[in-house]
Amino acid sequence: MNPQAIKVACSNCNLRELCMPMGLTEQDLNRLDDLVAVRRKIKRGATLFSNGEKFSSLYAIRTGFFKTCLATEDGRDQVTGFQMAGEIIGLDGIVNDQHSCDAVALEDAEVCVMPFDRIEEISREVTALQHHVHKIMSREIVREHGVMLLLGSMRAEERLAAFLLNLVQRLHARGFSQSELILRMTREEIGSYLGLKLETVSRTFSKFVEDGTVEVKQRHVRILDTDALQRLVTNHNHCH
Amino acid sequence: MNPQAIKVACSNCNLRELCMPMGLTEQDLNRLDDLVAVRRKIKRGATLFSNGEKFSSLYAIRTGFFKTCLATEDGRDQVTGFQMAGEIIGLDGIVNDQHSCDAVALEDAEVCVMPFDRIEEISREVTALQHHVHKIMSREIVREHGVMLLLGSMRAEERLAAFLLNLVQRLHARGFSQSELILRMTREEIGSYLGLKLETVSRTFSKFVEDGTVEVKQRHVRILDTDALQRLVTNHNHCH
DNA sequence: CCTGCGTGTTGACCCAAGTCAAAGGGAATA
DNA sequence: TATTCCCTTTGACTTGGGTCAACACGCAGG
Repeated sequence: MNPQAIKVACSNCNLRELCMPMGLTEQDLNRLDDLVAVRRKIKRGATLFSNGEKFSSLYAIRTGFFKTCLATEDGRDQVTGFQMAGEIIGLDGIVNDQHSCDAVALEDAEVCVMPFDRIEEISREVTALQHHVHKIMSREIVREHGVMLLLGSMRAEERLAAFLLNLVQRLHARGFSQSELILRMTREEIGSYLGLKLETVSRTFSKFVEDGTVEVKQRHVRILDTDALQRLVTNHNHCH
Repeated sequence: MNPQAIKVACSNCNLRELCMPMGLTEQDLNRLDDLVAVRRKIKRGATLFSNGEKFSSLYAIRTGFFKTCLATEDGRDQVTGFQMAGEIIGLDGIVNDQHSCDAVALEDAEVCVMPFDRIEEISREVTALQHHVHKIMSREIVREHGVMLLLGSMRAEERLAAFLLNLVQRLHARGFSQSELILRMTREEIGSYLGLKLETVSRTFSKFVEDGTVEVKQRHVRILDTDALQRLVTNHNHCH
């Protein structure tokens, strides 16, 4: 089936409250339905866009899970984020009209393709959308501030605790469990995101298990003591 | 003198090409002059805005030098960036209608106050401004990706080299020397930004001096071998 | 069923950077 | 000119996490 043929409507999408501004008039809602040109399916392991590619659209994730990463010439890469349903990716491409990182699907995924010129056009008319776009970009900036804090000043345990709490919190906001989650990424990808080596990630998981803070079976994680994790993250004054 | 009384005009500001979109019509330019409500002077050490404060405006730096930092409850803080003339700060405040970090002047400074609702209003009419705002936010996102790479995967020497190169490059774009600069921040602030302790920053500077890569006299730094620094940053494959 | 490969775990060892402590240097104030 | 405060440098020691290496697990394909 030709993807162009899929008729798409934000107005009755169950993720609308995550992607879109709230409290719109009927008329504005209809206007917004023009935002999404088409949907696109991405197989696990495939890239949605990659570094250097021409930028034309933002993508709203409908289903699936992505990582974005920065590849350096010397073969290593830094994972800059993990994105799930209802989140927007591609914002990095706006400045230079080309993407500056790779977005890779960590499981089969589907995204709504929103041509950026159309976003700009409609935001000129629908104030709520304009403000929403600004908020989404600002949110990304603030999120990255948090990652900088993590990378700049936390120790391995604190980083992993913050990571797990952030993941469950976002999953919970999507109706999943507050305490159970399935990691879609490898230890190496977690490590890259947290500025740690995969062995350290593995060891830290083991430590949490010993402490009775979490249960880990492969990529299945169950959080037994959320407060303990929270304490690790907030009380990071090394108790001296 | 009441700051409200200063009449401000972007149209003949020498920093216009840094803050503002290019290639505007006469008419659009006039429209843009309504952007800046007022200018504000900030003494060295004073804060332009701080965490939790209500967000209302973005600020374009006219003169001076700022740091933005995230303070944690336990008394430490992570410097998230250093900003100089022509750069825009305050973007973090848009999401939650309140600032999420502190902006502190590292030398006496003056900023143009741009009420955000006015920015949104004018961008609805002046497409170039709309796009410009998007670019500025996207640029900040990309910059932070770079910092994440630095914090997540570089060693002390590489971090400091990247930091110095970034600073001179930005200063050079403002007409200053490519090889000489005066640091406006302490070793501790550099360390906080780079995820290092001040002693490590100091030692790394000393190492660069030994290697003949830079000259350091207090906060005055002269880069003797830009390529050596560049090689540190790009060839960070630990040669194994 | 076996085999192989990607992924994950664990151990032993090492090193870059953190910690603690002391002393030196500049700039501002009295 | 002396005093003070802050910033910076340097040394000695410690340590968290990286590195290297071996092995275990589980799924996919033959």
